[in-house]
Amino acid sequence: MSLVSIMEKSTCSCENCQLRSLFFSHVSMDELNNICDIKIEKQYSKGESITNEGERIHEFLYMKEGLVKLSKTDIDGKDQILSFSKPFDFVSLLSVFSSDKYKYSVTAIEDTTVCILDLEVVKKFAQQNAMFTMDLMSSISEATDKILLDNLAIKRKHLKGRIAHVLLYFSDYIYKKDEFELPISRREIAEYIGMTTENVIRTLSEFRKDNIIKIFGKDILIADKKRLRSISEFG
Amino acid sequence: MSLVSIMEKSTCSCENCQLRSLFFSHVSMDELNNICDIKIEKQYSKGESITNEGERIHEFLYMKEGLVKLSKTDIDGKDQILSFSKPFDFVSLLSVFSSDKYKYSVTAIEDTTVCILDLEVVKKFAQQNAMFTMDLMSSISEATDKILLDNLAIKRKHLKGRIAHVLLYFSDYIYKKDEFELPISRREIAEYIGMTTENVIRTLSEFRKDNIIKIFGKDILIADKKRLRSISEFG
DNA sequence: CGCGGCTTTGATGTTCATCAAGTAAAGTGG
DNA sequence: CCACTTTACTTGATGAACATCAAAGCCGCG
Repeated sequence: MSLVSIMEKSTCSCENCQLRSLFFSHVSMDELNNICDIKIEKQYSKGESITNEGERIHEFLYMKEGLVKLSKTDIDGKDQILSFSKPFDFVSLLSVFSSDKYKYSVTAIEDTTVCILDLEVVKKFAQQNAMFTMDLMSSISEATDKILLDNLAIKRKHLKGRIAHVLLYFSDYIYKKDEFELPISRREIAEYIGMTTENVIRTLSEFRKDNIIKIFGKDILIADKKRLRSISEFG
Repeated sequence: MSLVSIMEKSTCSCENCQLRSLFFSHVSMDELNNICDIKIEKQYSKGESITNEGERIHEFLYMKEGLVKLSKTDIDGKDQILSFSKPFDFVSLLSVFSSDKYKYSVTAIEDTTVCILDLEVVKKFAQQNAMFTMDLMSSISEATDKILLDNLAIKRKHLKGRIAHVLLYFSDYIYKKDEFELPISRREIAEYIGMTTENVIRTLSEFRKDNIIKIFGKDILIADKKRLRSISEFG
């Protein structure tokens, strides 16, 4: 939070970047080097804001490492969390080709590295390289589809099912472990699932009493995943 | 519902089609004629299914006229409605470039005309025409963004606000009239806003008793739009 | 005509938000 | 570094919002 972000021109290492397959798979090495030259890598510490709802979009950016949340603030100042994203579920592109302003805020919930390209340059490039544009489109389409599906899944569940869903999301999808540190507060869980903070806490406590999970502050251990799954699917 | 769908090779009239601007604005007249030649127009009567969740995607399709719903059936057989779409908010493309199977079902809720192109042909075309692909991407991005925003808006409202939201949606956005025939059943409203059919009906009755709307079966007249707006925004 | 689906209303109970109050943890300024 | 302030977390009590169950009327359709 208090750490100063570090911005630096990266040494060009794009050709080995895992993200190449994301939408640079049909970009030649020459072209990639051109892109690489103008690329900036930027670090954000946990809690830092990456883009803000309403701000003008000047840059094309995608996550190299870390974890972020997508959120939107309503008139009363209350936040709603739309989704969480890790690299490959990149996300800051959401409005890039349909709006000139960000429709959502993106905030790091773990230390995050982002690659930044000038939007105009990328657009110009996209106009000349249809394969790149198609790969881009696939990625955007896949990412938003994931968000839509997730929101639908949450919508049809009750409080307990939603909490179970969130725990399984972080356990199965993000950390791939049964023990992990929750990267978000109880309030943020509430903002994500559309319930109150108090009820999020109550439900977590209930799961603890039923020996489904163990809680040490932000550290969560899933003790009975089978049961958690059945709660998530609702029964 | 019981009407037989009519499928016919259209006479080529694409050059005057209102939808040209959608993603054919950067397509030359020659290319457009090529597309036009392989295009099929298909009519669906109210209630007919256009695409089915889980089915393989063979075609690229977009709405020329009408109104459809996007929905998904969960394990218990319960439907959830994701959104409604009219031409320009086209929608069947949602999964087209990120999956080989439809993730949602599309059903006509008014008589609907759809233009159908072979997906492989469109993909090949997209690979050669980056501007077309970019226009396509903008359209997809805009359409899904609209769905996400709408779902977020509904999520933060209570029953009454959600019903008001739906009524205003059809009045302001779809029909641009204060009196209209609801194209969907009470149950479908419930499936859309994530509440029960009974409570949808109760709330509509309440609005009627408070002289906010008049109801004649499926015909709705909005008598006090100001009040409805304030309910939608919640107060 | 009768069946199934849609609509409507009422009664009842569950789920959840709200209010309140207190503890713990974490950031802030002198 | 300590007092101070704020933010996060937790639990309980209460009432409001909503789902569920039940029953009946309506309409279109085979």
